[in-house]
Formats: sequence, structure tokens, C-alpha cells
Amino acid sequence: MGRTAVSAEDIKLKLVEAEEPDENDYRLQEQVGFILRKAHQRHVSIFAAHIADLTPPQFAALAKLHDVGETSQNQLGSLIAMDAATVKGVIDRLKARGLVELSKHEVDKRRLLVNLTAEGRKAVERLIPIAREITEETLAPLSSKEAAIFMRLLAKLA
Amino acid sequence: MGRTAVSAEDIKLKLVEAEEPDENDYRLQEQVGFILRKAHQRHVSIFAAHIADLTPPQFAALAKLHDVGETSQNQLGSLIAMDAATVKGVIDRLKARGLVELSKHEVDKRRLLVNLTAEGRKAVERLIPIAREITEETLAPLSSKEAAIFMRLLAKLA
DNA sequence: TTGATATCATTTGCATACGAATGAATTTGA
DNA sequence: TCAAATTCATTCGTATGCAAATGATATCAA
Repeated sequence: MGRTAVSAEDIKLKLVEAEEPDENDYRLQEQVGFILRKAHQRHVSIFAAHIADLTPPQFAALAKLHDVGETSQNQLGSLIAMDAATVKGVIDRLKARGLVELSKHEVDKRRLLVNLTAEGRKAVERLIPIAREITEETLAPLSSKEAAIFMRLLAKLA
Repeated sequence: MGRTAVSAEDIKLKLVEAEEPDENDYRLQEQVGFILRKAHQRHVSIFAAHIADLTPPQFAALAKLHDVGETSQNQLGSLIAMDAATVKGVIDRLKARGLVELSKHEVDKRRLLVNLTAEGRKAVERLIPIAREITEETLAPLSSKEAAIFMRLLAKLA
């Protein structure tokens, strides 16, 4: 191409660059959704390395029950950000393992009450210190200051 | 309880507080894993509101193929952070919809090559601007400065 | 060269995650 | 009060996500 030759294609490229810096170059690896997915994957993997016999959602259910005591299944779901269909599966599996027990609400017959069993309570209390370590290890790539900033911003986003 | 009475229980509580400020009070809602899960859920929901007929992993596969061209299935998986079993399902569904096509590697007969079809290419190119909006909306709760800091720290974490 | 390893892909099994449909029970409002 | 709307829970279908086992092929090393 000659030094002074300017094709229609060149002009189009210039115009595109001027208005929309990276129209032609979408970087998946830099999109927040993609990195969020990877960060979540990493956390789940760290969790599994420390607590092999429970998943993060299962632990969340137990920890929340430990915190608030008896609740209905749906209420528990909303406390731990799970829809009705998802929380049902989680509670079913915890029940099968004897960590929670279910009963009917006396007044409102629609509701299914969930409670920790003695074993469930023992399990949560044993696991909470380990869960703290999991949080620490997940945040380990950041300094304390960075971690504090990150947590503040992440909370705004979630 | 008398004003000066100090029970063994009181002493135990004091000691616990001194060494471990919140030993008895694990706040699920403040744990990075829990908030990461919620932030991810929110992103997926924003994605679905903008792009109803593809999931984020499916779009990731298409966008990456658009970026790098023909690749083996496993290689594609590692580029978009999916294990072999997961990427297989994603590619199968994209293939069933005519967005990608598969062929055998001539030399290495183990490999399954993946390519965008013409339709797949058209779809990605149409969706990339929408994907940019999704990123924007996901980050909308943050100011530009906050978003920049957040992305830097999130990348360190993932 | 060949036996041990490693890689690529598939399959199975299990666990979230969520939309949509359904049914039972409760609450609301005209 | 009673019909409409809402809430609680279940079920079904679809889609990740990953561990583990398997089989085919390729590579490495003795």
C-alpha cells in the first residue's frame, strides 16, 4: 500500500476507532461476569479442600439455621439466596444425612419448618472455624487493605 | 444477678472475646464466598434479561471461538475455564443449534476440533455489543473508579 | 521398540440453579 | 363473606460444574 493511499476500509476503521475504541475486540477475559464465574469456581474449590463432606450451599443452610433457629423452608431459602426449588434439594439432602429435621407449622399448614438436629448443630459449630479459614484463604491473594476494599465493593455489587 | 457477681460463664465469655472477637458469631452474609455466589447470581440474571437464548457459558464459548478460531474441545475448555465434562455439554448444545460445527483433527485422532458456523459467527457479532451492556449493567452499582479498582482486585482473586 | 505416562474425549453420578406449572392453604378486598 | 390474589411448597425440565472411571491415541524413556 502506498504511503498516501487511503482506502475506504481505512476510513471505516478510523471512524470506528474514534467512536468505539474496541468495537472489534471483545475481551472475554476482562468481562466482570467471566471473572466473577472464575472467582466463584476458585472459592468452591478452596471450600471443598477444607470441607469435603458439605457443599457451600449446604453449609450456608446449616450456618443460617444455627444463626436464626427454626424457619420455614422458603424463608430459609430467601435468607441464603436460594429459590424454592433449589433450597428444597439442599434441605432434602441435609435431612437424609440427619443434620436437619422437618416439621409442619401448626397454624399455617402450608409451611414446612426446618430445624438443626443435635448432630447438625455439632457439625456447624465444628465447621465455623474452618469456614473462617476458607474465607481467609479465598482472600489470600489480596492484602488486608485490598481485601477490605474488595469486600465493600463486592457487597455493593451483590 | 448481683452487681458484683461474676460467674464462670462471664469469665469464659470475656476470655473468648479477648482472643477471638467473634468466635460465637459467624456472619454468613459477610463471607466472601457467600457474596461471590450472590454477585454471580445477579450477573447471570442480568445476562438472561439481555440475552434470553444463550447462557453465559455458551456465549463465552462462542466469543472465544470468534477470538481464536478453530480449537480442540478441551483447549477451548481451558480457555474459558471449563473442565472437559462441562465443555462437552456446552458444545453439544451449541452444535445442536447450528452455532458450531465439529470435525476430527487429521493428525491427532484424539482431538475434536470446534469451529463457528456462519450462523454462529453472525450470532456472536450481533451479541458482542449487548454483552458490553451486560458488563456495564453488572458494574452499574459502582462508580467508574470503584469499578476499575474492583476489576483489578477481582482479577487478582480469580 | 516397547512399556509407562500423558492427553483428549466421553460417560456416569451427584449437586446447585432457575423458569414454569401445579396444588394446597392463606390472606385480601370488594 | 367469598372470589381473587398471594404465599408455600413440590415437581419437571434444562443447564452448568466437577469428580471419577474408561477408552482411544500419542508421547516419552529406558
